[in-house]
Amino acid sequence: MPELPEVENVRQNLMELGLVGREILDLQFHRPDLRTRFDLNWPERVRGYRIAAIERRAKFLIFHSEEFAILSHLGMSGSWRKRDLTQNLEKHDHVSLKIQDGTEFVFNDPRRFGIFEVWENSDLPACRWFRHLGVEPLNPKFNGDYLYQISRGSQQPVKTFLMDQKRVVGVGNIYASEVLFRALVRPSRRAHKLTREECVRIASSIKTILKKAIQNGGSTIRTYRNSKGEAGNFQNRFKVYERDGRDCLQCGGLIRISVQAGRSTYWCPKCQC
DNA sequence: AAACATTCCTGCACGC
DNA sequence: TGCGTGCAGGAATGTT
Repeated sequence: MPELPEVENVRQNLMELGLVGREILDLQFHRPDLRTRFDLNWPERVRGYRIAAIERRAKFLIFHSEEFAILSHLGMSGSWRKRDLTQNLEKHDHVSLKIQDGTEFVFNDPRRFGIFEVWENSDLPACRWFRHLGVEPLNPKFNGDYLYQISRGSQQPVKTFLMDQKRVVGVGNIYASEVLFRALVRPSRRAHKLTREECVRIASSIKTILKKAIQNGGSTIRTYRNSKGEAGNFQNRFKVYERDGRDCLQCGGLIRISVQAGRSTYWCPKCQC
């Protein structure tokens, strides 16, 4: 998916495209479910309310209203776009959110790993998706000392550890490899054996890389598009991701690929100790 | 045609 | 033995 930088870009797009401040005229489903079932009472619940703000929490988008929140997760292949009603629906368009200005926002998701749900504001803090989430990586609270503390006692390889949303949110498979290369830490290192200095490098690399990726419109590996239909640019700045067999841009050695917890990891054996 | 940007759940191994 | 914990693997699915 869409990791944190891509979701953050979509959030900004949706604001620019005028979703905030508009009254919801209707909500329509074009199939019964995504990862979870749609509740057919939702359309009636949301009609007539105004979207007051759009927030990103981890890789979730939250459309806030006075009484409830609409949660959307892009999964591996989800996207939002604005559609004017003269255009036809497309394949894999699953949800339509009609708004005041006579257009609608459409959620499209070929692989259907995405989520679309409506939650009462009061239920939100305890909701299953948020209950176990770790700290936001761009929050000042997340730093090297914090990472050092939470990594004590975890035998997980550091790459798997960073991708665990219970520890720190938003870092997925692409950025985990890029972060560890920048921090000069080997992805297979056990979390509890990281030194404080390494944790400082990792935490600061997470912040730097996520911010740069946000600025560059996120990364498009194959399918990601923002809500204006544009691809990201950060894939052009990758140092290791999908660069296995090619020269390390730093030392000239060979970038390697391995598999951790079923996911591809890219790294430089010479630079990363 | 194997791999895939995500997350949740299951089941195994281990320790008390 | 039984429980809790931590971790790896599999599943959900369509596309290339």
